[in-house]
Amino acid sequence: MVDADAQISENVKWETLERLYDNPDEQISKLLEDRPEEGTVENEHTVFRALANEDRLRLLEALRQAERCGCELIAILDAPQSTVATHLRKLRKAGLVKSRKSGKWNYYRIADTAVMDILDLAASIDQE
Amino acid sequence: MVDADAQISENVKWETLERLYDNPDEQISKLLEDRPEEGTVENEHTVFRALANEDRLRLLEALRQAERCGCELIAILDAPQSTVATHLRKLRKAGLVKSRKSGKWNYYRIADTAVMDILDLAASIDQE
DNA sequence: CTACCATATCGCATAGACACAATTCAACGA
DNA sequence: TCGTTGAATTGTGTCTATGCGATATGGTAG
Repeated sequence: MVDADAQISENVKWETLERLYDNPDEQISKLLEDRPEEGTVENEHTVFRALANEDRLRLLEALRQAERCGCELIAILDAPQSTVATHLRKLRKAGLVKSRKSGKWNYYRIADTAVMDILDLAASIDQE
Repeated sequence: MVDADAQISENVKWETLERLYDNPDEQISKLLEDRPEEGTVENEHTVFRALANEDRLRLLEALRQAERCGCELIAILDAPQSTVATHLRKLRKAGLVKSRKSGKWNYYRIADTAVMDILDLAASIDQE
């Protein structure tokens, strides 16, 4: 409980929670304990940052139909090569896309069906 | 085909695709046709932008356990009220969270089980 | 080995996201 | 009705992401 006290900064309006709960300290330390493991949020954060860009979403939509080489992806986005390459790197580092080199071409594909599931679920959410 | 030509800017290295395909025009217009519907990518984009922030991910992790009022969420993030409110607005506009007013308190909850599914899938992706 | 080509990386200018203080708004209680 | 309180909004300085030209890299063909 002393620990919980120490962790609570001036941001928290203590009186508010005191009014809300019978036993504020206990409740607060419970709130703080239930936090997800360190790695989880970080992992999700990387994935969602990679997904939070229209060009990259278009790349993934193109890749869900078939494996494609870099030059096709340039045509699909109609963007300069360096731009497309940067997007692909970000997707690869986030684990959303895998690549395979064959001769001087690089072929890209979606890394896992989980990626398509995420896209479908996101598309299904009603905004506002 | 004339249309396809018109849509292809100088970014695309035509010779590359010519070497890749027997019938480049047809292939390219096929690539451009297969694009997803307008709204889809935009919708996904809004959702992922809302998810691409550690604080907001922590809020969602907190809400998956229970509906919570604003002041509890301030305690969980340990951030100023205005910061938390801004995050919650973004989550609400993206359709990830719903809110309910009861007296002078506002209670927040996850809008749909799809949101939890998205979080789980994202956490399951192996990075790099 | 040389010329060429598909990609990857770097560097910088710009656009966008973020944190947070200050203010406004809305609902309750005295 | 007035003061108080939880929450929403606004304004601004700061930090991060993005686009893309320029350049580097690694493979291929001749």
